[in-house]
Amino acid sequence: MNKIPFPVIHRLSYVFEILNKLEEQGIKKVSSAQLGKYLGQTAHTVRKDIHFIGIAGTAGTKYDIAGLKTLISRHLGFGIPKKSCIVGLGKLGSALLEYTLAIPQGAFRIVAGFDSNINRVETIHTPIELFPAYRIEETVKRLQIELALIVVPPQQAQEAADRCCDGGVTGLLNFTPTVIKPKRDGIFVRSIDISGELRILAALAYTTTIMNE
Amino acid sequence: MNKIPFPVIHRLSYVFEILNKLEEQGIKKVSSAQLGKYLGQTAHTVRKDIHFIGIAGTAGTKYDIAGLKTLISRHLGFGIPKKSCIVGLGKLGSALLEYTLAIPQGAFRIVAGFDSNINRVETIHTPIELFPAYRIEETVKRLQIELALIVVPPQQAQEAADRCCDGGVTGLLNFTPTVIKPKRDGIFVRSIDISGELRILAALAYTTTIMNE
DNA sequence: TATTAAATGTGAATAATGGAACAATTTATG
DNA sequence: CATAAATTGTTCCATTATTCACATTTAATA
Ligand SMILES: NC(=O)c1ccc[n+]([C@@H]2O[C@H](COP(=O)([O-])OP(=O)(O)OC[C@H]3O[C@@H](n4cnc5c(N)ncnc54)[C@H](O)[C@@H]3O)[C@@H](O)[C@H]2O)c1
Ligand SMILES: NC(=O)c1ccc[n+]([C@@H]2O[C@H](COP(=O)([O-])OP(=O)(O)OC[C@H]3O[C@@H](n4cnc5c(N)ncnc54)[C@H](O)[C@@H]3O)[C@@H](O)[C@H]2O)c1
Repeated sequence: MNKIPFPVIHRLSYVFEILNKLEEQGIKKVSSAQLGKYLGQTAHTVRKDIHFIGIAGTAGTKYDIAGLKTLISRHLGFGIPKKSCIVGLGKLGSALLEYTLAIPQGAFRIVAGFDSNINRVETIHTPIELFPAYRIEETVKRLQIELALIVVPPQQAQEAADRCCDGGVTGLLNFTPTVIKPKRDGIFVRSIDISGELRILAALAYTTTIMNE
Repeated sequence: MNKIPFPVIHRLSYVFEILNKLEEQGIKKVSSAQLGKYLGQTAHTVRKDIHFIGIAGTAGTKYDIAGLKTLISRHLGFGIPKKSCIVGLGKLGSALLEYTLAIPQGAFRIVAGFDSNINRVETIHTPIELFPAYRIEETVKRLQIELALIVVPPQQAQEAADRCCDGGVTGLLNFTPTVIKPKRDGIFVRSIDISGELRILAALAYTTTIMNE
C-alpha cells in the first residue's frame, strides 16, 4: 500500500463527511467540481486526492457517492467506528460529550467519559458510562478505546494524555493550549487551540491590510 | 513588505503565545532551540520563521523575549487587540465566551455577544454587552468589531456570517461543521471542525496500522 | 449515427515548504 | 588575551504539495 500524504488524508476525510450529507439528501452522484466547491478546493485537487486511493469512477460519468464512500472507508478505516473517550467533563468537555454523541457517522463513537471530580461523574446524565480519572488506564484497556479527547485544565493535560497512552490509545485530540507529547511512537496528536486560531485570524487580517497598501 | 507564508504566520502566532507565558514567569531570554521544543519544531524552523519578519537578535546571544515580542507584534498586528464578538450563545458559545474573556493577551478582545434567542441574551451574566441577533450589523459597525466567532446551528451559519460581513468584520472563526463563504474579498475564514478532526485522527491511526504491516 | 459536451484518470511542470549546512558573532573560561 | 562553546542569520538543496494540461471515456443530442 502506498503512503498517503497527510494533506490528502485531511481533505479526503472531509470529502467523506460531505458524501454522507449528500447521501442523506438522497443524492446519488457528484462531480469533482461539485466536491471542490463544498471543500473550497479545485476540481483538480479533488480528483488527484481520490486518485491516491484508487479508481473511484469512470471517465465521463460523475462519481457514484456510495462507491466513493466505500473506497474512502476502506482506505481511511471508516468502516468500524473507533471507540473514543472524553477526559475532562467540565464546561467544554460536557458540551463536547453531548455534541459528539449526536453525530451519526462511521469514523468514531464516544463510549466513555472521565473526570477527576467524582461529583461530575455522578451528576452528568448521558447514555454512556462515566468513570473517575484514576480508572482511565484500566478502562481504556478493557474497552479497547482508541481515541481520547483531552479536555482538562492545561496543567493536567500531559498527565491525562499519558494515562490514555498507557491504556493503549492510538490518537489524542488535545483541546488545551499546550503542546502534549505522546508517550510512545505510533500515537498521533492533533490539537485544537481556539485562542491560537483567533490569534492567527487577527494576524491574517493585519498582514493583508499592510499588503493592500 | 514581503509576503509572509501562511505556515510561518501560523507558527509565529504560537511563538508569540509562548513568549507571553515565558515573560509571565519572569524569563527574559530564550533560544531558538528552546522555542522549537515548546512548539514541537526544530530550531532551524524557528530561526527561519523569525528571519521572515526581520532580525530579532544577534548571533551568539539568545533572543530577547521583549524584543522578539515587539517584532512579532509589529508584523502580525498584535499591538492593538482586535475587537471580537461571539455569535450564538448556546452550549458552546457561552463556554467560549467565558473562556476567551479569561485569556489575557494582545491579539484579540471579546467585546460583544449575540443570540437570536432573547432569553439567552437576558439571562447570561458576563461583563461584556449582549445583543439580539437582529442588531449584529449595526453593533459590529458601531463598535468597529473586526473578528466574529460563529457558533450558531449549522443551518444559520452562513446567514450569521453574512450579517457580520455586512457589519464590516475582517475575519470569521467558524465552529460549525459547514463551509461558510465570506461575502466580500479580504475577509478571512478559519474553521474549527471538531468531528472533522476526530475523523482525521481515526484515519491517521488506521493508515499507519496498515503501513506498519 | 456522428458530434458535442462533460467528466475522470494521470503524468508533467510549477510552486511552496522544510531541512541542513555553515559563516559570523558573542559570551564564558582558563 | 586566546580558545572553546553556544547561538543567530542566511543561503542552498531536497522534498513535498499544488496546479495544469490533456488523453480518454461516457452521455446527451441533433
Ligand atoms: N471552555 C472553553 O470554551 C474552552 C475553549 C478552548 C479550550 N479550552 C480548554 O479546555 C480545557 C477544559 O476547559 P473547561 O472550560 O471545560 O474547564 P473546566 O474547569 O470547566 O473543566 C475541566 C474539567 O477537568 C477535570 N479534571 C481536572 N483534572 C483532571 C484529570 N487529571 N483527569 C480528568 N479530569 C480532570 C475537572 O474536574 C473539570 O471537570 C482547558 O484546558 C481549557 O484551556 C476550553
Ligand atoms: N456543543 C459543542 O460541543 C459543539 C462542538 C463543535 C461544534 N459545535 C457547533 O457549534 C454550533 C453551536 O453548537 P451548540 O451546541 O452551542 O448549539 P446550541 O443550540 O446550544 O446553541 C446555538 C445558539 O445559537 C442561537 N442562534 C440560532 N440562530 C441564530 C442566529 N441566526 N443568530 C444568532 N444566534 C442564533 C440559538 O439561540 C442558540 O442559543 C453548532 O453549529 C454546532 O454544530 C458545537
